[in-house]
Amino acid sequence: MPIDFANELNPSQLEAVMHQGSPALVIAGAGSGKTRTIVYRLARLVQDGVPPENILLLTFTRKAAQEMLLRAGSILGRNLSGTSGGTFHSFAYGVLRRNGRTLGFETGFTLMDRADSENVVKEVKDNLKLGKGDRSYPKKNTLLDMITKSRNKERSIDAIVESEAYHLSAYAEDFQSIAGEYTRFKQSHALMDYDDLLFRFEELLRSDPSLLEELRARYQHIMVDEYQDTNKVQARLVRLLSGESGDVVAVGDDAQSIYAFRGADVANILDFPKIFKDAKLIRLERNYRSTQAILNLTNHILAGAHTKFDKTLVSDRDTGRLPRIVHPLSDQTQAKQVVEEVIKLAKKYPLHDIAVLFRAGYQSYPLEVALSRVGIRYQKYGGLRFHEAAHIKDVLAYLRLTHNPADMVAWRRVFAPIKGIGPKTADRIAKARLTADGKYIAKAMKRFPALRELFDHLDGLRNCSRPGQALERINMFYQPILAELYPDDYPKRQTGLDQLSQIATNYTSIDDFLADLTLDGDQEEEKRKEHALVLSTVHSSKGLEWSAVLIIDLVEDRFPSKRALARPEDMDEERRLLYVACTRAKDSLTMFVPATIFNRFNAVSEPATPSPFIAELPGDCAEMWRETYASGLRQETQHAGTHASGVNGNALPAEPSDTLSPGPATGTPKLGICRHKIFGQGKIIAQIPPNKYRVNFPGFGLKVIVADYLELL
DNA sequence: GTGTAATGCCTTTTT
DNA sequence: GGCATTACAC
Repeated sequence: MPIDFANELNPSQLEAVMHQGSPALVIAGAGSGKTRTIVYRLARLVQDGVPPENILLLTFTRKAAQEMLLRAGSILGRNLSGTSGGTFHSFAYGVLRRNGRTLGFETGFTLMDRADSENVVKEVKDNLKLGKGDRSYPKKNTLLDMITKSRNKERSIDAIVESEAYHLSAYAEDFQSIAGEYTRFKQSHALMDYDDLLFRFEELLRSDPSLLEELRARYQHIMVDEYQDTNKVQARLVRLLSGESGDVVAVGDDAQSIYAFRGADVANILDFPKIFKDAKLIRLERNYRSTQAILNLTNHILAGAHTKFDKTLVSDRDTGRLPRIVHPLSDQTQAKQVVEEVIKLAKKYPLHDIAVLFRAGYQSYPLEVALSRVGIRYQKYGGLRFHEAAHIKDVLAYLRLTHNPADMVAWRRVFAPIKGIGPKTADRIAKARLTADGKYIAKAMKRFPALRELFDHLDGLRNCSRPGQALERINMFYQPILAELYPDDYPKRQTGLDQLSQIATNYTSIDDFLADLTLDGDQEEEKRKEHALVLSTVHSSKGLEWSAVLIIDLVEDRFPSKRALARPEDMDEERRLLYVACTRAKDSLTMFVPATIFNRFNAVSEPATPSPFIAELPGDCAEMWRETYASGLRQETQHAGTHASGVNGNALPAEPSDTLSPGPATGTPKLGICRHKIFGQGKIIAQIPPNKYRVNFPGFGLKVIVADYLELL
């Protein structure tokens, strides 16, 4: 039975769904039925006779792709499994694996996750003898950050250091050489990191025209979701695959761009019509998700942006209840109040339809304790992942070695539990293994009997072709090691390993299994728990929606995160992040602004300033509640922020030239460098009316300083 | 070279 | 609560 598209969709959605044969850009506001549009277009293509295998659907997470294909399939009443769908990274991985030889990986390659990459960077740094004895030398995390930022943004390391970490400029040269060595290490050990997947994929397409032709012939219809969060390579990849006038539909929302930190470039959306010939522009502006009361607030948040968005969402729904801004006395009592609020909400909505959102993973810890205490089940998105746990990585190391004997990262791991073998000896043995230096190996096995067992074990594994079977054997071998390594909680870790074995049985290829774990984090997450409250970072909440949303820790330094504010533009990204958070809510939105924050650095509760995004909101768009010392909540009768007077929803200073120009503000030239008597030279991040500046001082961090004390340079 | 204990430092977001 | 470094004993 044919689908009645005109009846199921609004005119703009219909236009997007019916579009075919040339490039199109769909600007889809939050909650405007973006997913629905993609799903229906998939269904429409297939209904019109397009074979599913000619469609490529690129999304931000693999879960999103799977869900869309599933929905399209159920509308059509047929299976769309032939469709290629996934993230840029997973798609690239698949092609690279089939064509690795072209790039010089004769026997394939191993994909590294973040932790692996960091370890390699650290090793490279040590080998170069950099930073010896320097306590304040940048950590491996920072080192890798600089390297991947430089790659993703396609700017030199020097440029990155200068614009967003200039307090590290003394190390810029080191970064350069570490980056060079890192690249060589990866190549010589058949390793790839996330960035390599994209860049080497591009390299492959450019160096192998016949492969490119083949892919183009196959993927005649391409759809890209979350286009605002693509970076430069990704945009080039789309263009390579589709051609300038191919059938490519990009969907995105410039107001929801929240991945600039990893090189996402809003310019991709803005330039789409320039790059793709005769691109059609379609706008989806009607919001089907949130109540008007919620949208009023989110529109205010967006209005304060320095980069202007010509976007005012209008709801298709009732006015609804006003959002609430709650001021607990501390972040400890905040947890208690969130729990109480959740209990109230749970009478109206199922638990999995309620979410608590926060800027960074660690911010939910106090809440997690409080939830456990009262016995509310929860599931957490973002933050630490299943496969990042040490014991999981240990077990996977054995598996990796069966396919890539050059994988030094894995060798280190499997040697570590053997007493007497430290990093040096480990390296030596691994090298001897590679160069077939039998003498050294024999000597080593004599000295460390456990080594023979290990090698026998690894040899045994190479006969297993199925990952499930291999993991069974590994678990047996690893069992005693686990108990010794983690005496406190090894039973709990054991269940994690059992889960891993379970997941592994779904795979027939070890390579695929390993890659999927690093590319997609949690398979475990698939079985999304029914009846469990959702805790999520805002980033991980992208694309999702809940009836009730609670946002915590809306105070200066946490949201906006002080770590994120290296450049003036970053403030706007934090703002968009809050916009994304608020627009997740369908019916109920509650925001928490604790008066004090516990600082684990000195174990003291410190006073906190409300987030500027909250302080600037006009009083009529939210109810204000305050925790009293009697530990109850009291609603404030007067209008919201007294400090918001005169701000009118726009905290940023009137900068005449910028307010007029649409599109991204060009570098905000008026916010420059300044000097302070005590803190020295610093970079001005924002102006705070009437007479203050927010300044980033290297070594001292962000400060809000009265203009009189600053010397502008 | 390795293992252990003590110290000082910082804790964003994700493929 | 983790990470990197240092000091010290084997």
